[in-house]
Amino acid sequence: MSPLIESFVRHFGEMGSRWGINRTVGQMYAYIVLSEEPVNADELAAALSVSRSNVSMGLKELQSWNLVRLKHIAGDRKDYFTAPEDVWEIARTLLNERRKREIDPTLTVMRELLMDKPADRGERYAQSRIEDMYKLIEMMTHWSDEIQRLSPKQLARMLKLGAGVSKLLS
Amino acid sequence: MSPLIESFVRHFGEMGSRWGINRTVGQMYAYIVLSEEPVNADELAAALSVSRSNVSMGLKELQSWNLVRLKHIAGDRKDYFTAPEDVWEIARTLLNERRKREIDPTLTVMRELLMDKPADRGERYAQSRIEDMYKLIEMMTHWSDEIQRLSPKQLARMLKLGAGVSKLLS
DNA sequence: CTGAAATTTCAGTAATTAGTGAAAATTGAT
DNA sequence: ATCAATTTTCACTAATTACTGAAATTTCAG
Repeated sequence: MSPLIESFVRHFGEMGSRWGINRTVGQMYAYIVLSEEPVNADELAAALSVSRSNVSMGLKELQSWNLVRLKHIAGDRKDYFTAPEDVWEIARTLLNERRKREIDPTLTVMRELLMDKPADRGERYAQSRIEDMYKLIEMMTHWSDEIQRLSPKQLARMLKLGAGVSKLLS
Repeated sequence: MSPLIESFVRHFGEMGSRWGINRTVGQMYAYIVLSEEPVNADELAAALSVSRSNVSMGLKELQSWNLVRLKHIAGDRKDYFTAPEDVWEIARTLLNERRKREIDPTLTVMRELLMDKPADRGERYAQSRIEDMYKLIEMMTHWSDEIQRLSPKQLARMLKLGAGVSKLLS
């Protein structure tokens, strides 16, 4: 593996482990993203000095996150994988998957807790805080849904605009 | 601890552990956020059935994230802690701290890698992908900076607007 | 200053999570 | 249908991360 690619892969391994993702899976994905050609499991195992079975589990995880696309190559029985070429798409997928796994269940729990009759002052206060959070999160997710309907160009335009929206809003 | 509060605290413990944060720290913060009155370490240890020393470490971590505020109560030598009452502020702090710890170092690594002369086709491709990511991340962080200059009201207005921006943009 | 109350540190242990190799299951060309 | 290539599973081990209790340190009222 070239030093340039190795540095990047290393860094993403570290980063991954600060999130829920483990080091190896982070490295695997970094490697796949930087590869022009589809990558197979043996190549990953060799490049990252990791067991074949570990790679198999990692690929399963990446697939469950929809971060990777299975590709077959004519005359080769191995499974090959690629990442989407559009980084926006990767970011969008990441957002959506995290939302499905983390935000939605949290909103459900909160909604249920807000249905309960508060038993005392402490619970009344707790509910008011939960409600604040609920509203904030709901707003943000609703907004993120809407935003995804924008074309990449519009998105880029919006991001560049930044605080400029405030002017538009008034 | 009342069942309502306990459910919330439990859930946030689980959630925390999917992020970099460990279960106990997640629970501690949930408990503090839901408490109207400032909370001290002994109360946390008792409420969460966790050792006093573990609480001490957890509080240190929450302080390093700027998520809690130390508060002294007259005639009491203990340290008391609160969370900001504004959930927006909590969200903002979280964003900024994650950025400082994860995004900024990543951008630095990427910037360095983009300076290197590519040695071959593979490196040239890798650099082009790194550049794409770099631009995307830079755009998003720049936008998030700008957005923080908006007042809570403007922010809420923008979030409600959602995809409506596209109309404004054209 | 003194010393009791409070907090922090840290070495040791417990719990959790990650990784491996061997074996089982699946796949697909012949 | 067969069988070699490939992928997956899983029990076990390794590595990492979290937690505890005892001891050290800090804090502050008197």
